Amino acid sequence: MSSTSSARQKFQALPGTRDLLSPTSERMRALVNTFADEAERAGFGQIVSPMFEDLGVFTRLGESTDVVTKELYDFEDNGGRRIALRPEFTASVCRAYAQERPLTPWKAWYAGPAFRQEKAQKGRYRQFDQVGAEVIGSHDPDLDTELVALADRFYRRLGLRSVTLLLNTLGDAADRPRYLDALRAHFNANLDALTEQSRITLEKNPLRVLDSKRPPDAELIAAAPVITDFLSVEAGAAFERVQQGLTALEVPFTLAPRLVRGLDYYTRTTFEFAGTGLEAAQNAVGGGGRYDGLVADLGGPEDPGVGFALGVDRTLMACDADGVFDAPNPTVDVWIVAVTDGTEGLELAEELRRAGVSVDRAFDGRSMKAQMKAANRSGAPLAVIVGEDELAADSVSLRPMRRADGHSGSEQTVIPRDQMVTRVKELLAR
RNA sequence: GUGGCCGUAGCUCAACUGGUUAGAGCAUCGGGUUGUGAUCCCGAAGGCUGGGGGUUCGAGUCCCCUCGGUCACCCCA
Repeated sequence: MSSTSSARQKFQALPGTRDLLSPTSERMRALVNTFADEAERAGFGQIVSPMFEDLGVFTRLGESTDVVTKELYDFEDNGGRRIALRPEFTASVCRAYAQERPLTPWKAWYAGPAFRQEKAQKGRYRQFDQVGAEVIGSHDPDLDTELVALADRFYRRLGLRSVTLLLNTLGDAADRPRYLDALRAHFNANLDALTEQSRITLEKNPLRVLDSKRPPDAELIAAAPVITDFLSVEAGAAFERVQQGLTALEVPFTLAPRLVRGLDYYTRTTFEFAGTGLEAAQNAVGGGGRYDGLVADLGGPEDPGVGFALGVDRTLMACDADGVFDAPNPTVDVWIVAVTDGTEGLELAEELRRAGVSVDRAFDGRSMKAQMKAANRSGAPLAVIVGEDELAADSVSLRPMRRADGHSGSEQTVIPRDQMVTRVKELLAR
């Protein structure tokens, strides 16, 4: 498509990005507001961090994670800095912690877009939104429990039912090598039963082989050794504590001893929320866990962290599957019908808005009939009408609008114009 | 990134095996006399059939390229 052609180029949103228009955008905002409310009720404060960081902040996330090795949006800025758009929030939160050194335990929540260069499909966008919460500076496993409980409360408040919590632990850094050895031994002993993909993965990160959904691998994975047999006393006790806590709080969970997560930084508790009403490809609606070494990897102190992130779009998809958390339909309280050719519509609308009433109206000098239609369609419960008669008498007509089921409201009345605001407010209060 | 499927008015879809001015519903706009919505009636507008090229007397229908979407793999939120 040449820019010199006579027809102007028609642009569209890039693959994996989209526009969210009114009811959908408000639905998303409502979801974020709900999350913010739950998080702040639990003592979390919001962090707003940059959408791009030094590339190094993200490459610390792991050499065998696709998120950093092939999906990062990275570029060089004018000063030659290597920059990347955030593919997730945890690394930025840790970097911020190392930089700002807030009091511990530091509890932060966030909401916003993240970026990943993948081939897009439904529930999988290049720019996608997450909400999440992190706690840095404490080893207490009760924080793991609290975090999971926060997500659980959030889901409940949305009305979501078809989400299951999968729980696992990845042990401590010291436990990992022994488990990895056992995994390697197990898979290497049955190498020809593995798919080629998995053999490659095995070289890079044996843990990740557990993630394979390829049918031929299933049998071998099911027979693979389990991390819980390799836990240190401390890690084992912590995991035990988390399970007891969740049970006490009546947060249902399913132990998933072969659950591994996409990022390499996880230690100890890891969990994932699976939307049972969703296609397998996008059923991971959220996940998180401990990352006790990440802050130090980013040049900070040896402080531990826990957190989770939830995919906003996938959560909404799960809501749809449950027929829950509908999009709000925002309406205005008053619709102004002005058929004078003057500025009454403009002025009345402003007067009401300054008085705190939500108002809209028609433009382009449309007929009264057309304006009444628009008023009706808007869903506004009240129409303020001004025509030649009202104008001459310095008055306005107030017409209660009724929905489909007939006239159940009061009659239309004519009132002095200077009483409009008070009378409108009275009518709306009923 | 690899592969399969799909792409017709704003939206949801039609158009027999390629054949005359590509249709409908909903939505939009106007009208049904003199200033009043929802129902009803009438009418209008709206598409170079995603874009480009090719085959053919003739293409929305076939072929190629391209751009989107979608599904699977991969991966993940």
